[in-house]
Amino acid sequence: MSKSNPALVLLPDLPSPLYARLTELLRLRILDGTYPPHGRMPSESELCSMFGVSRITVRQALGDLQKAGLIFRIHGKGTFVSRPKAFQNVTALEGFGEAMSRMGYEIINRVDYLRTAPADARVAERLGLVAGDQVVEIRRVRLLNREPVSLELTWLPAPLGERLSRHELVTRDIFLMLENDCGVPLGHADVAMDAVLADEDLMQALQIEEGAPVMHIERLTHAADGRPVDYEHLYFRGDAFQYRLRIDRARSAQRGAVHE
Amino acid sequence: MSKSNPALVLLPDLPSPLYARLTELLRLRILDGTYPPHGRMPSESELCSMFGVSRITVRQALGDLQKAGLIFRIHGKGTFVSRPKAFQNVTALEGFGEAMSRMGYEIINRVDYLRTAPADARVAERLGLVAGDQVVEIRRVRLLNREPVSLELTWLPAPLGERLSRHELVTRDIFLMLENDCGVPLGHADVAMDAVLADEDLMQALQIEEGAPVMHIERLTHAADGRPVDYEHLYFRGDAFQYRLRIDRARSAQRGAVHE
DNA sequence: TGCGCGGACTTGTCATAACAAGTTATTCCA
DNA sequence: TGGAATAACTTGTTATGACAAGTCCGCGCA
Repeated sequence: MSKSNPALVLLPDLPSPLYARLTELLRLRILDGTYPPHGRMPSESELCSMFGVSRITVRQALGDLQKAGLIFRIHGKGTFVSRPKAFQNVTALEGFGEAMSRMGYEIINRVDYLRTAPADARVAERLGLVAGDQVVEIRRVRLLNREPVSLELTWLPAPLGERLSRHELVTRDIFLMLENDCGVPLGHADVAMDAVLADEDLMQALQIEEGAPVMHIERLTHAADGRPVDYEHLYFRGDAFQYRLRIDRARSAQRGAVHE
Repeated sequence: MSKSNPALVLLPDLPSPLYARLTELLRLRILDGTYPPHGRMPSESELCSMFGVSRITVRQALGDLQKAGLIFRIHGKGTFVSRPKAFQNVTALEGFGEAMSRMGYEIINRVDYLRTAPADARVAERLGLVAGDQVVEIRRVRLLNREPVSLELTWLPAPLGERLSRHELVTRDIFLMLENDCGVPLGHADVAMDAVLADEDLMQALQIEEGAPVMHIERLTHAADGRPVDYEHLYFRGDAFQYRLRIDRARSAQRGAVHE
């Protein structure tokens, strides 16, 4: 060993365990494209000599990256970078950004518009308003690694929606803004999902082929007191996204909510 | 210490890796109450000498149990059995038939096959088996008003699956059969969904155009004791189905099995 | 030409060893 | 008696070494 290797520094400022620093370094290289999706990572023994650490350390770092879903390993072949198949856990009602940042991905939102307009019949009905009442409409495209992942259309009652700033919308989840900035604790959401084909608009927004499969999610989020506060239509690229949840079998009460 | 230990056998019939056998043995002891909830497990070095294995093996087994949520570790203190989770139930885990019959629809299942075969790697992994273990494979097409709605591929461990009768599968949910006929209370399910395009097989099974959008759901259902019992791939016609849920925002989600 | 068998890779498993770091209880000194 | 040092635990990190098992490619034999 005794490499005198330049890369050996491994973010020396951190006092944290060696494998954690290696994990971070590799995560960065994956996210910045040094190790591209579906590409092969250096083998374990290569990483050992690259960074002057033992194989057990390399394996712990790789194990963490695997748990996080960034890489997968094939016995006898090698270690490979996963295609960024973002997944969102629905069980804990959370926003897209919340879910992604937990994985170490950085999300940017392109805000196409943020405007106040009269509600149409469907939106009014969902939000418990009268058609024609003012609502705030938001259209955002969410980018993961500079690639569009989802198109999100959001409607909020005007008094609430007008407290959201366009600037904040670029980086933050509406969920977090509602809870932290507006003081609206969230309660539950009703969610419906189906698969649709991309139309002209989706095709352009998500940069996919016309006719590509898209997962459509309609979500009506309620405040803790039961008032509907956030009505959304989300369109996720089918090839880049998975929705994950954990469902507990209802033993007792409250089994509604499925298939109304 | 050394050997000559009776417990050293560690389920010797299994050829599987040592740490996996140790994991299973410890899991059983936790479930049967040998190590009660909140109780302290033997220390790592005690486990080493108990079973005559190295600490690296013990740690790998404990790590797996920790990932599964059965234990938690406190640096400097020891390893403890998690309290059995307090479900704060989110959505009803129910079968397709259950859901539909509540809506007043009648469901018929066409059973394409029901057979016993060796598990491939993925199925084995999900069900906690070894590749090559016998599993029961079921392929059904569910018909609503004589129109195909979904294609369902199901795998169950052979001892369990062989207790399902082909005749019953035509009208009843596997969920109900497991609970009522096999005495296997169900716990939770992990679910992942995405949108895909129909391939040749799906096209024929669901009588749709090639390239039509299909919602793909992968569901791994666990018994109440946590053992995986039912692994499924469900393909729903995008134009005929919606999956609906109600999600509650988790306030005090269980991060690491708590220790108030 | 085709097929099988090695050899050279890869990741997976396991042992031994050592030290770091957190927790707890005891001991010893002021 | 009060409090700090300490010993004796615990889990966490890391190195070295070895062999097993899966994959792939090419060589040689039929």
